[in-house]
Amino acid sequence: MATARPGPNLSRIAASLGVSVATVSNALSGKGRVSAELVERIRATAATLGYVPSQAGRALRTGRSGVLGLVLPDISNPLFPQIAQAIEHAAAIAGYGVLIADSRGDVGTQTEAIHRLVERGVDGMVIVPRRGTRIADAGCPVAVIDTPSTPGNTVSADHWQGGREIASHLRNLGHRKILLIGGSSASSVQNDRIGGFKSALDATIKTEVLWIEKLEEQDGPGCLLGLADKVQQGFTAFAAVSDLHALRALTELQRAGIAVPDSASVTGFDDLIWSPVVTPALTTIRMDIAAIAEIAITALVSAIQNGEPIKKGRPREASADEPLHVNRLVTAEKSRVPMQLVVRQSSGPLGLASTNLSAGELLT
Amino acid sequence: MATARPGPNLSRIAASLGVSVATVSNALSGKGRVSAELVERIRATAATLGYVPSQAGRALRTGRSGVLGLVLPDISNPLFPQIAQAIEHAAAIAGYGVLIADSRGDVGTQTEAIHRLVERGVDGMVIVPRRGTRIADAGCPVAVIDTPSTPGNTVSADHWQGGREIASHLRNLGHRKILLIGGSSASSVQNDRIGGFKSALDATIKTEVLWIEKLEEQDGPGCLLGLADKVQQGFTAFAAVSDLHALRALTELQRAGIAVPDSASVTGFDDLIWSPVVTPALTTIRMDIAAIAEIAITALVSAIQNGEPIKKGRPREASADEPLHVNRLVTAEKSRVPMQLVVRQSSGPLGLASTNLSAGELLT
DNA sequence: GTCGGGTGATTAATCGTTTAATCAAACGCC
DNA sequence: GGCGTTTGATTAAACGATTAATCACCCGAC
Repeated sequence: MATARPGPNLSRIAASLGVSVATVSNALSGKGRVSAELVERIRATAATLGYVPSQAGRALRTGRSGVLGLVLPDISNPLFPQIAQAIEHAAAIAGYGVLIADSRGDVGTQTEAIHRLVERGVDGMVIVPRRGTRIADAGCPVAVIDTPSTPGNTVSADHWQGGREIASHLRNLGHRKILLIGGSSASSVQNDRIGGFKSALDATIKTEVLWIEKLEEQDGPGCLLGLADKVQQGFTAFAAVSDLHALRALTELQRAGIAVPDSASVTGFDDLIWSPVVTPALTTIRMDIAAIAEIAITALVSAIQNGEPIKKGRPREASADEPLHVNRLVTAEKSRVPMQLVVRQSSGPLGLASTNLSAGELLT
Repeated sequence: MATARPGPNLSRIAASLGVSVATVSNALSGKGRVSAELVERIRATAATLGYVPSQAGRALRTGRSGVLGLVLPDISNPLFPQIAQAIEHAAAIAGYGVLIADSRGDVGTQTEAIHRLVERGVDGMVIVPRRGTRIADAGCPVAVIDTPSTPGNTVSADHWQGGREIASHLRNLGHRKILLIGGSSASSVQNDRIGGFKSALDATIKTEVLWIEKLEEQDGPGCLLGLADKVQQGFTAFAAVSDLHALRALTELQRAGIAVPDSASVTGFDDLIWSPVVTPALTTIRMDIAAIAEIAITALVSAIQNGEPIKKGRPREASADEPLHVNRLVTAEKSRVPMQLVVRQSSGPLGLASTNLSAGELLT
């Protein structure tokens, strides 16, 4: 239902005060010219009647629904809650509602989801794209949150810098042989993180990348990563591009009897919910999702308000010179938000144990 | 914007075919009387013109927005992605969109969030309540997902039965002294799980409940749970009411050098994303969220379609005999969906190691 | 030949809001 | 006092879809 049922509407207020609906509308929106005294009276009766403006009526007239769409690549991504929460909050402050759409990991479904949102009349949408997908024409302003290196990206965390931060951290702790653990080599976010990581290190430090997805193709999902072997080979630090992988590494190492951080350091990315409570608590990198969401929403809203020609009704022929489906990729002034290192217990200096490892390395 | 911009609307189609808008509307909705041949022609031109019905126009006329609200207690809950995904999917199939609202853990915010949804004109809403909150009058059909023991619950997993399942599992493995690990004693879900757990055991099995929230009030967030001591006291199994707590227990035990599952078993609840990939993989209980979502949405949609008197415009006086804010708590035929035990590696038979533990117990 | 019934389409009203255009009255100014 | 301007409010026309009521027409029946 559009509002409360026989819902107090503008005309009810108008009738009860003996004025016209237009005056009531003007008074409540503060737009036209209404005497201060009348504005006050209208406000009061609106309040006592429990007036709630009908979004449907407003949307129909203004051509704006006041709703934004949020398209997510894979809702089961553990980072999603934070993103959704931040977007919802930022949107609510800006006076917008948030309609969710799940791509379910599939690119086709993503296009379909976008279409559903358009059908529902969203004013704009925030898309967290699936692995370098091209965004289908949406016909409305679109803010993309991915990585700064993605063309069309509106705003995102500076994954590259995040990678540098964690690399410096491990370098300063004395680690010289580091295993990077990634999920899928197709993820631009993960590649950015790894790229940044490597860029912060000089030739004296050896790195290797382990792609879990590739490994699981052989050994099946949930297989061991073989980290104990890696320790034998002299790796003293394991830097995962996600806390999920870090957790996997941490438990695997612990199970193998390798003490963390005494014998090996483990770091993650994203500061997911479990990171502070596992033992040892995970050293990780946090993105300022609230800031990202706010920037994205602000850019989106401003694009909606400025850009849109308000859709003047042109009932006759659509003039052929204007494109039917404009896809406005919104840009923001600040497109990369720095990530913040969170040092906890899972990373530590290359200590006494490292001698063992050197020995192990010799054995190999 | 409501649809694509100068958006093809009913009148455009009507004009291009030389018929009336009403006929077009009838043809597309299949309601009035239109000749089969004309229906076909209208369908065709609607397709070629790329017609997308304006939800705003429809909502205004019918009083139905085609949107459901999803109210969550705390969006950062790791279970949220699954719920949101399932609800969104079920709603999409039923032809509804999903508007999210986050309570941010606060009860006041929850009422406020509900109000925002009502303002946006949702046809109904799904609420996952915060710790036994009373649902504020929403003025529209409401489906509640909590626990079967909560009054007003529409549908949910059978947490009690889930507790029984995991208890039997541990009993059959030979465990006789089990520590239950909960987060907050105020959570009805957790209490149901614990209640069910205990109900499946006889007096020969000793249990104790550890509430993390209470512990953290003393020792600060992220503190150790003191599980090594518990092992010393003879506990051989740790059953957490959430995988998050199970993970915390698992890593703490591993860090303390206690092998899982050889020296102690650990089980969780909910089958969260990391459960299959940690080492050892977590034994847990999974709820059939897809089924729950479908039942909730079905019940909600049927309440919307049957119950609502369609809001006949009554522009004059609201008849005093009908309540202004009816809060329809929707009920479903099947209100409790069974949970399913997922046995992995973190739980095992009480083996050789238990003798150590008996010894440890003697020491205490 | 006219009347009744069915068919296929149109007319027109309506949902609630916004907003350009209009209008009446009051006011200032020469 | 007449004229232009400002102020404060009203009128009326949209927005796009739905739907009850109406209408024209054809066909068979009495």
